[in-house]
Parts: sequence; C-alpha cells; structure tokens
Amino acid sequence: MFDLLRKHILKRIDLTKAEFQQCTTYFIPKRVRKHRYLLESGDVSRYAAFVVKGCLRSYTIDQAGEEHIAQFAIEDWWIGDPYSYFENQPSVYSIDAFEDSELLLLDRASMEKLCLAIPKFERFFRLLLQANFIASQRRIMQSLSATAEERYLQFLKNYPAIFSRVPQKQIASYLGITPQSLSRIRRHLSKHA
Amino acid sequence: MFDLLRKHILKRIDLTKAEFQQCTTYFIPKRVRKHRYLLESGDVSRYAAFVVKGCLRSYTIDQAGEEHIAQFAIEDWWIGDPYSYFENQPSVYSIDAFEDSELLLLDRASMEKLCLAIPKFERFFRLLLQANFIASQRRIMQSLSATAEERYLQFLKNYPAIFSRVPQKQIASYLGITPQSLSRIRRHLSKHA
DNA sequence: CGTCTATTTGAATGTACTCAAAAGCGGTGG
DNA sequence: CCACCGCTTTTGAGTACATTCAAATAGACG
Repeated sequence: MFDLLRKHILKRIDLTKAEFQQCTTYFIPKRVRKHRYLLESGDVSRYAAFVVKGCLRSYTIDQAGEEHIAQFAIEDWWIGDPYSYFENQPSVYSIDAFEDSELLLLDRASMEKLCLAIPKFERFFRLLLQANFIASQRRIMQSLSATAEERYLQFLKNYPAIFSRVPQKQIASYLGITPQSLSRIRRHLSKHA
Repeated sequence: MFDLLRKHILKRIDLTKAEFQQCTTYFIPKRVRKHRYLLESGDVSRYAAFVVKGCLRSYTIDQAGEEHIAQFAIEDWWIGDPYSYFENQPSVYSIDAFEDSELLLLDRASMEKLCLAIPKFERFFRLLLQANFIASQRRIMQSLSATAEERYLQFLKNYPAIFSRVPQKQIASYLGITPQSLSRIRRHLSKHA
C-alpha cells in the first residue's frame, strides 16, 4: 500500500526508513469505488489524496450546467481542491472515481503535524506545490496559444496513461471543447495520418 | 523602499523588527525603465522580483510569432518564471516594464539562505506559491468555461488597477483574444450598458 | 437481450479570426 | 507649439473553426 508513496516521496527528498515509517502514520487509507465521490461540491475538501491505484477527476459545473474538468489523477498523483483544503472554504469542485481506486488521505492538521515532526516535509510539499504551479502555468499558456487539435495532441503525448483510461468526452471537457468537436478532430487526424 | 515588502510579508507571517531587518539584506534593489527588460527569453530567470513600484509583464512568443501574456505585475506582486527560477533552466518567457519600475530581487541562493536563517520564510514562500497556484487554477477554469466577454468583465473586476495601466492589446493577449476582438467586445458592452 | 450512455455524423449557426484600412493618441523634434 | 511619425484602437468584410441541435450508430453494463 505504501510502496508507491515511498518512491513518490524519495523522488523529492531523502528519508530514513524510520522517518518513512513515522510518516505513514499520518495517512488514512481509503477506497473509492467507481462512480463514487471523494468530494462533493459545497463541502470542504478536508483531504489531499495520494492515488495508489485507480483513476479520478475533479470538476465543476458552471452556471450553464456544463462540466469542466480541472484535473485527472492516476497512480502517483495527488488530487484535491487546494483552495478549499488550505483556506477551509467550501469547494466548487467535485471529485469522483472512474475506476475502483485506492487512496492515501492526508488531512490539513496531519499535514501540519507531519511538517513539524519531520521538517523535510515542509520542503517536500513546497516542491510538490511548485511542480503543480508550473504545470498549471503551462496549461494556461497552451490554452492561449494552441488550437484545439494541438492541445489534444499535446494531451496524448503528455498523458498517454490517462488518455486510455477515461472516456473521450471527459478529455474533451478537460481540453475545453465539446465531445462532438473532439470526435471531428480525431476523424481529421486519422485521415491525415 | 522596504516598507511595502514589510507589509507584504506581515500579511502572511509574523516577524520581529530584527528579523525583518535581516531579511532585507537578501534582497537587491533594482530599477527597470519603461520598455526595458528584466528577463530575456533564453536566459535563466535568476531572480524572483517583488514590485515596489511600477508595472511589468511576462510573456512568450509562440511558433506563429504571437505574443501571449503569462502575467502582469504591479505594486505588491511578484514576477518571474518559476520554472526557470526553481529548475535553473532557460526561460521561454521575457519580462519587461510598462512603466519605470522599482524592484526587490531575490536570487535562488538567497532565498535558500533566507529560509535557513529565518525558517518562518519557508512557510511564507509556501503560502505565496499556494496563492499563485490557486489563482492559476482559477484562470484555467475561467478560460474553459467563460466566453471572451465574460473573461474580460472578470478581468476588469479582479484587476481594475492593472486595466487602467496597460494598453488594451496587452489585455487582449492576456485573455487569449485578438485586439480587434477586444475592441468589438468593448463596443458591444458600451451599447448594452 | 435491452437499456443507457458515449461516440459519430450532418446541417445550420455563431463567435472569434484574418486581412485591410481608417481614425485616434502620444511622444519627438523642428 | 505644432507637425509628423509610429503605434494603438476601431471598424469593415469575408472566413474558419467550434458550437448547437438533431439523429444515427456503437459500446458498456446489468
């Protein structure tokens, strides 16, 4: 259960066996079945979730009733609503599972305690936040400069593992286009391949 | 010169007078004249810049030769390229000034030293990163769900101070539309006001 | 097998784009 | 101070890409 988490953390900071043992005590294992929710909009996102197994998404529904996907997450990723989590405010996002999933949850207080107990984790979380911030900057610039087709190809290239595990309409939503448009883009690409 | 920085930091963490005095030693004051560059694409972004006075932007130029604005910054904001800064890689962004500006620069090594000298700063920078990450998430979701007109109105509401200080075509670029489209949106809004 | 949802396709519409040109504005030098 | 120059903003006309609405086909799941 904790193997993947260990590898994940060791990519960013060094930890002794004892330190890792200690760190695991702050996490709460949790299973989320396919189509079930980890977070429902309106609730506070109490946990940051590390994905050990499975596939999930976070999304909002806008005034027009349209779904917009903020994030996908598979093994070795985190998912949550940072705003709600850090500011203790109700979330506008919902998070549900595309597959039966196994998570390790870390609540806000436990994160604080973990950082106090093993200060290296302060650095770990800063690095994590940094990587996410950089990735979101990239997504912004791409949405400004690339056509829908280019964004789709980039997505395929960057997240092949996600592409093969989520319905096409979800990818369309992530890219900010309709499922119909994505279907046409795919047809166009297959013709000119 | 350092007054604004003090207020800025005290919004997030507590500091004694002595601690603040010490912290200022890590910053390098710098002036950037109107139309001059703080960072040129291809160079490594060696500094995070806190804006004491003035107005700047960071932007890239895509394969088609189009400019895309990543960020504006005025007083009390930071500007830089986090990826280049933290990963020590050449930046794809350039940063220049719309007005004569006064900055306080903090290089990567100084940031580390500051965090070691006054550990509370580790927390300060994490909070800063957090706020920026949350803001960029919001920008992504807005670009997915809102029309150009709605995004323009949101920009006006969220950043009135920036709106009045940068040319309209720069705002168009930030919003991901052409200057012509923004002009038409404005005409449309003024008719239906 | 039947139902429900996802995907594809078609036709018409709309929003934002490109190209082109006019009008407005700000700064500079005579 | 005014005339000129360059750049920004506006406007017009035609186009392209993505959307909506509608319907057919294909897949997944019980």
